[in-house]
Amino acid sequence: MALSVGEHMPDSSRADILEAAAHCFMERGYAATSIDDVARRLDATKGRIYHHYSSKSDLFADVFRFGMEMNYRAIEPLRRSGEKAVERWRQMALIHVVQMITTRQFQRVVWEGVEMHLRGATTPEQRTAFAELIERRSRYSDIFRDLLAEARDDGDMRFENLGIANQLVFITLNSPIFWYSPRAGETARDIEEIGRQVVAFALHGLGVRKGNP
Amino acid sequence: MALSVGEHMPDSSRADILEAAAHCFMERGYAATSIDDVARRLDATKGRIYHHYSSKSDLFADVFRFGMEMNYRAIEPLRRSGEKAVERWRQMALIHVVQMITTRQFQRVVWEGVEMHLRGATTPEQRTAFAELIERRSRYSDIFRDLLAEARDDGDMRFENLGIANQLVFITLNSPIFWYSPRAGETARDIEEIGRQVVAFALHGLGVRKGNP
DNA sequence: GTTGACAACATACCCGGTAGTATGTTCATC
DNA sequence: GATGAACATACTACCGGGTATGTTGTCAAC
Repeated sequence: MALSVGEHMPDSSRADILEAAAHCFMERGYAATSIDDVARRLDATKGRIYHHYSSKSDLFADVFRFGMEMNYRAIEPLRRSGEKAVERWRQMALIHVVQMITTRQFQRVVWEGVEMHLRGATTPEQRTAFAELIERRSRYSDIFRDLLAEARDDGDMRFENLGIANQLVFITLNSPIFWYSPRAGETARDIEEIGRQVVAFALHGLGVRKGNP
Repeated sequence: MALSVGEHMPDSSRADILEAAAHCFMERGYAATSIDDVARRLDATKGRIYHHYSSKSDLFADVFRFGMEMNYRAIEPLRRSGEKAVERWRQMALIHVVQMITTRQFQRVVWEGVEMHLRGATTPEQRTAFAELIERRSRYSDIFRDLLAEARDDGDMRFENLGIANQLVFITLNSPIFWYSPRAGETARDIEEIGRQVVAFALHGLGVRKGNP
């Protein structure tokens, strides 16, 4: 239910399928999730799913795409703020972490999708279908990476190897998809507080002096 | 082949099976790996594997166990050095990261095993078999966690929530299992250098002042 | 207000792959 | 030369992806 996205949303039936699929893929992983599992969660049958998606990997890819687009839309407003690179990075990182927490089901699918691609555990047809998604994911990652390089040139960050630093930071920011679990009565401020600590850890790791405002 | 562990090693036939299984599980994940895949990598058939292991999950559990025991043995010599907590943590963290790189196949299985347990995606019988492994894994993690707490009490580290800090640090130290890929002609010193940068990132994230010696 | 057409599913079925088993086969060791 | 370990071979049972076909509601045209 409650996909907190009005615009850019496909019809509600597909949305329900996406949500259910994301949950199942999150809980059991791609390979261990059957189409019947997803259908069962919808109180429906395979017929409904195969009416909208041509294959299991097609469904997975759509969950992947949707999760990623949510991230793009979340950080979009911040990309052209006049701030310095380090500050833009901080703001975007915080938004990103909050996204990881609030849309956890989808983000784990994104993660597994990247993993599947890196491992090459896909059929040739799937690889071409995935290629554009992976490409788009890489460009998303580049946004953060470029800011890191810029911030270092500004003298606001100090680290050695850019590639390694970017990997470490990215996994740090994504890590809530693994260890976060929702608490009863948790507010948006609580989540933002967690995000603040994650970003603070990353910033210190990147050699940024001052704490968070 | 080349399991760089002499002692504590089961007979060589089982060792080859473990190694092959670790590779397959790393490349495709547990669910997507078939027993025939493992057998194929051994130039053998299922018969060989089922002669030594009673089930697929049993094999997986043994890879899990073996990978974890390697970690225990690696850090064991450092546990009772006279150093301060922050210094012991640094040394153990470095060893741990190097372990993640050099025994990557096994460590990814350990990771997936923990994941499977957290997701609850196991049958009741498997859960009890896994329980002791997970427990042992938790105690391994506690070693690092306790050192974090001690180092903070010493005034050598500064962070807010211990649980969050530990999660962030642990995923940072484990992250090479995801992004590291071996380069041709890479030496042990190269790997240690990578480890140094990972640990440096984590230490800074934990609010430790001085750089690495 | 009936019919026809189509979307949105459900039902029933097929079939390949895979975990696990049952049964050889070989070789060493006593 | 008998016995058992260490496999290979052959087979079964079942699950799950995909398909083919039926069913229901809606909406437009006449």
